[in-house]
Amino acid sequence: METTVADKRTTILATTLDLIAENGFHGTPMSQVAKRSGVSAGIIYHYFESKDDLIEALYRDIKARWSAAIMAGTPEALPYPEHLQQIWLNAYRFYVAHPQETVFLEQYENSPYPHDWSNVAQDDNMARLFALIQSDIDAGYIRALPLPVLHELTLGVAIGLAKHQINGVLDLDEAALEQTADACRRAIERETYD
Amino acid sequence: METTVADKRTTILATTLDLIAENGFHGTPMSQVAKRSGVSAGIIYHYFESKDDLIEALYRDIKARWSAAIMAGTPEALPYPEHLQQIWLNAYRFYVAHPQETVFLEQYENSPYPHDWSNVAQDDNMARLFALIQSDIDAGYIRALPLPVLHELTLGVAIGLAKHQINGVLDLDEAALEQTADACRRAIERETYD
DNA sequence: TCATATCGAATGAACGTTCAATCTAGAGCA
DNA sequence: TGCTCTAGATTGAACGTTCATTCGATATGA
Repeated sequence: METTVADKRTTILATTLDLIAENGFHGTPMSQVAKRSGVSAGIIYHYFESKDDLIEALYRDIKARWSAAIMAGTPEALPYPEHLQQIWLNAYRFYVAHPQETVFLEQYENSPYPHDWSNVAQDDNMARLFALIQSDIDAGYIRALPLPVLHELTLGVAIGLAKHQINGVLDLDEAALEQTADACRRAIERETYD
Repeated sequence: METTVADKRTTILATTLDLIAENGFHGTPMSQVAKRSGVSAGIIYHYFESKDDLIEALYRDIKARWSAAIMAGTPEALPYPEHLQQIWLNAYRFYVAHPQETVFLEQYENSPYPHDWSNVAQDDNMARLFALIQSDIDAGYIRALPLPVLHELTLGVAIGLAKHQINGVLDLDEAALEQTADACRRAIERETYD
């Protein structure tokens, strides 16, 4: 990488993502991150306190890009069923278009690393998402289920499917995709006769 | 552990599960497995070829107990909506009742370990599950979606919820549970007007 | 007596991290 | 412009530790 000074940190982060997505946290020695980034091992410690710090920084970085992606296109401007569909498809497409990020996120969130959920709560895009969901609950469109339940029935499904797609055991075309997004809507929607 | 000869292998597996659920694969040195099992480090290599082999054996063991648990109670004997509900609740309860196994499974399946899906296909209980689902599709009860999609919309949701419950950020009572199981059914069910 | 089980110290490789030395670019100045 | 000075950037060899695995010695039981 012939990148110049300012983005050396960025280069290191990108390389780390590459390597971890392929070999996992512990299959990714700092020495390899250095070599593949075209820098010395020592300099990494100029930008990051430790390997854990590097990984955590990468997690925050990806999570921020993810939340921006799922709330892209101002879904708030769309009416009820469509804005949820929009967000769901945004999420699914982010995962499929960013397999390395997806693999990394899943590995991180299922590892015994300490998670700091306070960051998530402070993310602006997450706040927009929560507000939108709350308004759909208040309007009686979707069921008043706990947030984690709503999440698993919708975005949780999206990442699960994306993982299958990344592993090559599944290939949804546009129609099947929208049908599945629809299935998620149906799972959380209030029935009119109820 | 004062267990006698025959189940020394079993003791090692159980200890490994304990430690990995708490500290992860790489926070669990063989020396610690040995000490906590009350055996020498060397003997582990009498029962397992390597650390990877030990972990894979543990995975297969847990997966077999899992598939037996979800197909417990002969769900085939129940009519359509109930047998799915039965299986879903079986899965959810297995996860919640076995947090260590759940954490291990998720860690393993999201790690870069090579997965051998051929084992899953040869599992009798899995075969029963697949047959049951196929018959529900043929009967027109549920949509003819690809298996991974059906999985994510149902059992995938169950494990996601169980993880939240294990982390203490969610506590579903019996009513909420059945409501959620119902939401999963609704997601994959064919609509009558269709 | 022999095969199997068990021990635990020893081995050697891999890894995260440190640090003294070197380089670089820009500011200050004449 | 040309020179010096300095702070930050960068290097990579070295350090100390941890860990998976080995193996010769010993115990056990049939």
